[in-house]
Amino acid sequence: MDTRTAILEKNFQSIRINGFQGTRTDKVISELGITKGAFYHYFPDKLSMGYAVIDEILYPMFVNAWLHLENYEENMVDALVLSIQKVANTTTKENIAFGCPLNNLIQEMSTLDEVFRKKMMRIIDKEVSLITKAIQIGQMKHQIHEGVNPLNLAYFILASIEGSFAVGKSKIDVAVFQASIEQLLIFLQTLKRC
Amino acid sequence: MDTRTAILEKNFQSIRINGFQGTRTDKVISELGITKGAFYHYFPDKLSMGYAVIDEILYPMFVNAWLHLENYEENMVDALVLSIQKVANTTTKENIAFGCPLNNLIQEMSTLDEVFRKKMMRIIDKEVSLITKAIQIGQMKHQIHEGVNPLNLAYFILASIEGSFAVGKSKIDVAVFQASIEQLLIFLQTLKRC
DNA sequence: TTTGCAACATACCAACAAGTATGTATCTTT
DNA sequence: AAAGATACATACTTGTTGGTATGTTGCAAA
Repeated sequence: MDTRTAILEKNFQSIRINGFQGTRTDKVISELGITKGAFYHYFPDKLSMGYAVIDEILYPMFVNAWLHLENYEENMVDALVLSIQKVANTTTKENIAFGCPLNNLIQEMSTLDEVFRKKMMRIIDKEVSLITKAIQIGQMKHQIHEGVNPLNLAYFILASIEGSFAVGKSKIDVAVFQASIEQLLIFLQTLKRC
Repeated sequence: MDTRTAILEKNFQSIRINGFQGTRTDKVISELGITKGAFYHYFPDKLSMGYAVIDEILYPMFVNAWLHLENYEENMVDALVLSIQKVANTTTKENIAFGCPLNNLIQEMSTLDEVFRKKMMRIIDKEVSLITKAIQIGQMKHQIHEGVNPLNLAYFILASIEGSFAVGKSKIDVAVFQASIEQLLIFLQTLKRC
């Protein structure tokens, strides 16, 4: 792995644990066995490193989770359920304590730095867009009740997932996380038309 | 207002904006027109101030929102809906950018300080307990479908609310927050038995 | 082969920021 | 009214932390 990527990845790990403000660039660097020179060669300052973490790590991580919705052939509710289950399954008792890295950063940085907020909003917007389209297609195919508002439901799906991470994190208990996700899946099933 | 309460309230405001780590006790104190002596007279250190904010401000704030469920006579689904709407209505476009103060602190501090996490978990546990009991009573009164798991549904309700704050915060848009909450209320209606 | 630039390392600085040591005025108790 | 306790103010310390200035090595192009 090249140095720049190593710096990004290690800082991402630190951000998950300590937050962005709590992340000490010196400490992260020394853990990598390199020095300040390397860091400031690749990033003008700490903020820019944070921006790069969002654009280059978080964005693909979160958007990829919903990308396959675009070319799903069968029932769209099942497609959504599969995507959510995939997210849920990658969450183990080892990492539930860290919570959702996107939610963490949103809570911490949205009010402090507008660039941060916009970059994170861009991720949410892209996810919402993909989910909304999937719901609309499901409605066109008469798989999902016409009564549901695709956009609002998309927001709710994301909100429920983020929130499930939050309660799971507070209790350090994957079972709680999974139970909450399970309720979301039950709700989605009620939206099926046939 | 006595000095101790003033210190707590002002720090709570700062924590909402800057987080706990980002809160500068010096700055908060000078904004109050007092000095370090006052702060360290009432609190041994910064951490203890944070603990007091949770116990004395957040705990009552969040638990009170669900307390009236205990002596509600009519349909329990309606009682839950009312409680959620009350929370939603106190959230305006002025404060949506701050998000949910409990969620903020959970995300930031859970991995960093175990006392912090346990105190916040205590709030979640109390809320879950109140909501779970309400759902059980609703089931006993044949108002809510027997199929639903009271505990899991309680977690999901809290998760959805926390998550709705998160997406609303990322977009600084109460309409998004309310739309997400609305979906939760729609879901709750489907749980009614008659 | 020499010039130049990328990719780091080293040493240092200045601005915090939490916490402490100490002083003092007021209020309460005996 | 004397004595202690309460409720602060003032000044200082000390470790931290993001950032800078400068040096060095190695490779690649001309």
